Amino acid sequence: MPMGKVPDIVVGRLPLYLRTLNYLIEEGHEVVSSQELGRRLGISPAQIRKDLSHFGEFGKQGAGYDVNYLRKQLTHILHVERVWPVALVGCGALGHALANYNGFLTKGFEITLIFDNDPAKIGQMVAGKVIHDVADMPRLLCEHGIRIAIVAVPSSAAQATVDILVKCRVRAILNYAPINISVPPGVQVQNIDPAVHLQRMTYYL
Amino acid sequence: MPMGKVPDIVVGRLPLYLRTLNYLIEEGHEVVSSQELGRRLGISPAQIRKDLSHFGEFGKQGAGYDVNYLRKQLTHILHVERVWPVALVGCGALGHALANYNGFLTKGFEITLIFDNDPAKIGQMVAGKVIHDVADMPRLLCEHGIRIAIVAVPSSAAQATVDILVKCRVRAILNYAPINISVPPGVQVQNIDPAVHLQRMTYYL
DNA sequence: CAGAGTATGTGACTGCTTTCACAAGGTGAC
DNA sequence: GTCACCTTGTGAAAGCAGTCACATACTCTG
Repeated sequence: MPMGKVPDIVVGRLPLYLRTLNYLIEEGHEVVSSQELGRRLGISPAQIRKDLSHFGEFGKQGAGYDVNYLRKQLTHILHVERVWPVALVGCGALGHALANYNGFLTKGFEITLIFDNDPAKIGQMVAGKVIHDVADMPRLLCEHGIRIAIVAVPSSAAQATVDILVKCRVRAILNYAPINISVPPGVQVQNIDPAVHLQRMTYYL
Repeated sequence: MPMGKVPDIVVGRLPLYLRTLNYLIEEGHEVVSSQELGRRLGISPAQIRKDLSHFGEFGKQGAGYDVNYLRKQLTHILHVERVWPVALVGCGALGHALANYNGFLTKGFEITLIFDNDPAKIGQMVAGKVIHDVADMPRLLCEHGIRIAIVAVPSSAAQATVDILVKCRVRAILNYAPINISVPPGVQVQNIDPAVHLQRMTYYL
């Protein structure tokens, strides 16, 4: 198991492999080849084998990969054997949808804290959880040992929100605000902006 | 203006440049250097200059880039001078949030058609638009000349939905279903799966 | 158990992306 | 006008990522 410095681009593909393995299990497959996995993902078999070889030798020559075993290994590598508690900041339409999304739990995440700054919303229930005041973020994030947060606030509030999160030792941020946020080294950020994704495609139209 | 074959990875950064330029205009800046732009985006100045050089010479030595002019050029390159009509398929919690998102219009998009397969929803209004039956998709997509669609249906329905869209000449798909969809060559796909984005970060935790 | 078929893991290679470094040219102070 | 200072655009170089091709080894049939 080499496992030295793995390129980020490789890490980024692991969740896709894991997701596909879960579907394979649902479909009753017990074994899968890099070819079949690649076909489903639109990725070359060689690339999948190389990616996985960064972490160990999970396959069997002549047969392929044991689906359950590989799933377990990837789950371990990505640290999603456990379920991470996640804070959701901003409970507008998007925050609402995220709070009610039931796909998180089986993937290793659970939204356990929800925040908003609208007095009309604070105290209300969403997806079985109370909406807390953003003013209480520092205390509650610490108490719950939160390391992962989802930001679904307006652009104008995003950087300030992120600054608080970082100060409270959050280390991974999924940012839905359509603006670039800056964080200190060691804090991971992933951005989701539908307009950016769409514009990337209109270039080719 | 060379403009031969531009790497996709370069195209993917253009919307980020454009987004940042819009904020710069709001803030009243008339000129920006590659250095300042890079600082805001976490990208090296050299990379920004090289990216832009694929499309022409937009800057002035000693000064930088005229913000308005560069914005106009990028808008042109990305084909978002016009507003594209977009179809939204699936009007659950997420679809609802997307239909009500008011950030699309200024970025070159407008959700003009909404579809769902739930008889209880068909005919209802969302964000000022009627929810249509997915059975009417072929007819309505053609009538409106739709080329772009957002898929927000359950995973189990995603591939079938995409197949219909492709048949109706949709050429760009923003897929929110947490599953890999396959499309013929020439059709663009962008995937958004929050769990995948989160798992990419937990590797580092 | 032999042999045809199949699939992995990996070094070498190819091609793509990013960074570097600098000539060319614009700016602004005085 | 001159000079010190900036900033762009771009070849060259360096660094990364993806593909190829094959040795190795397992499977399955008969």
